[in-house]
Amino acid sequence: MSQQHDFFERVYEVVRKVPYGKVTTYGTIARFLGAARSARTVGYAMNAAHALEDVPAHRVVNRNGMLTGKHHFGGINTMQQLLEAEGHIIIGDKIQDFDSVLWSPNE
DNA sequence: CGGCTGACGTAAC
DNA sequence: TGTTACGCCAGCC
Repeated sequence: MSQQHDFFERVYEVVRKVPYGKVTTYGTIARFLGAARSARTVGYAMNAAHALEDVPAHRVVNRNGMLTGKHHFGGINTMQQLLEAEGHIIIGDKIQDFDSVLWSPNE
């Protein structure tokens, strides 16, 4: 595999690996890519990722499990509905039992 | 080349 | 416990 991937593409690759029913955080992805302080940049990359159907951006939330980027899905409830469809419980724009559904790109 | 922005994170109050 | 301020890094104007 070519490692010529851009920072954005690297983020996409990780997000694409997120299994069904699981979620991850921007900081986790950033740290996995070696840019622990670039969590913001990861979120910025996701802004362009939502255009790609291959990237389940709805499975990426902030460190608190909050759906901070839900308004970027076109609909305010789009992200929440997608997560609920995967079996997640969303209350107050926050994923319940977030620690149990959290997935790490390590495996 | 310089400055602004942003789907975050951590620290401080 | 909730809110505010700052830092960090990559992309874009």
